[in-house]
Amino acid sequence: MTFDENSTAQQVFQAFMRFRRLNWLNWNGTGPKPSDVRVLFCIKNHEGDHAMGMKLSEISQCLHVSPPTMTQLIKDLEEKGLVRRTVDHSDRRIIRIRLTAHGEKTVQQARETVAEAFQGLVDFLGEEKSRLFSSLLSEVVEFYTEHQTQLEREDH
Amino acid sequence: MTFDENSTAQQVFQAFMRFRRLNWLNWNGTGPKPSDVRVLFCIKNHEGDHAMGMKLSEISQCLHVSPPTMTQLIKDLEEKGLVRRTVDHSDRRIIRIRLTAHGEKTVQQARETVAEAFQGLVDFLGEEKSRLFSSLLSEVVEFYTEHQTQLEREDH
DNA sequence: TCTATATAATTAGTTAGGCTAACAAAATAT
DNA sequence: ATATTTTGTTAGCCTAACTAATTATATAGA
Repeated sequence: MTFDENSTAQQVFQAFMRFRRLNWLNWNGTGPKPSDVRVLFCIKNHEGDHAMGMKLSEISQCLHVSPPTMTQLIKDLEEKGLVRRTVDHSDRRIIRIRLTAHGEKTVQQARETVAEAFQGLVDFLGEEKSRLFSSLLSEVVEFYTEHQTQLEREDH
Repeated sequence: MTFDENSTAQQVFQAFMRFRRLNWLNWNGTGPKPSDVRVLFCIKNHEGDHAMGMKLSEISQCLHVSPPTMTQLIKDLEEKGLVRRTVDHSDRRIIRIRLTAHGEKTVQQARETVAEAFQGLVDFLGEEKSRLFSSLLSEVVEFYTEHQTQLEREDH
């Protein structure tokens, strides 16, 4: 079988295996968790077009997680004082999420940390390879997005 | 800040964000879990140089997880009849792990599934790009391996 | 030979990061 | 007015790890 013979597919697979355990958000085990950071980034990045704050469901879609997952994440961030929840004026079902001042500061710090780390990677790889890598990775994502296996959970 | 200005670092970061949720082992929610598959592959790949079976700790090192984690994984696989545990003759502390016939068959099937999926990816990207991608990904892993942040857990 | 130290694996408890099913409240459609 | 849809929540569950402490065994040192 070609998978055994140091084929390209096998090489890519091995590269994936090595990649999967990387702590690429540079989390040190304290402070905002990686998932916190992703939520905060998402909110921050959409402040321009969501003056009233993003809907909870919009954030869940943005990060490709389910609404209940996002409910829990936002609850935790609210308890930490990083976000504020408000009910939308025109539709009381909708919960809008905004950063607090503390959240703004946390995002800023996280951004600097992440920017620094990724700049380090770009410096290591070089500009050209980094762009190439990013582009290839996007193609990989494209492939899997089109071929993603649907989870079949066992009946309960 | 350059991270905001569609810089290369930001592009790589965004590519990572999109990549992280991919189900690249093509798990459909039933059958051996992704972690099971990785353990089985590890055992299978080392059968040549570990006639008596790999030590539990060797598998944990191979997959970069802690021994207690591997203890639990092996326990589960043993219960499922996929592996067999034996005490080493020359050192009774050592537990050696081998595939059962059922485990062999499961590995074979998993390999075929994974091989097919990765071949699909290689076909999609093309041979040259796939090799390039694999090589770049290995460089990325190299970077992070050298710059990995150590987790600082809070004192209990 | 005996004691101290090191090693390999295990147990228990915990955390991070998800998911689904069911439900409640609100909005919209009929 | 009732039925249906939408938005978010709650509860329970799963996967995939980690650490601290412990036990059994092997090795080192006196």
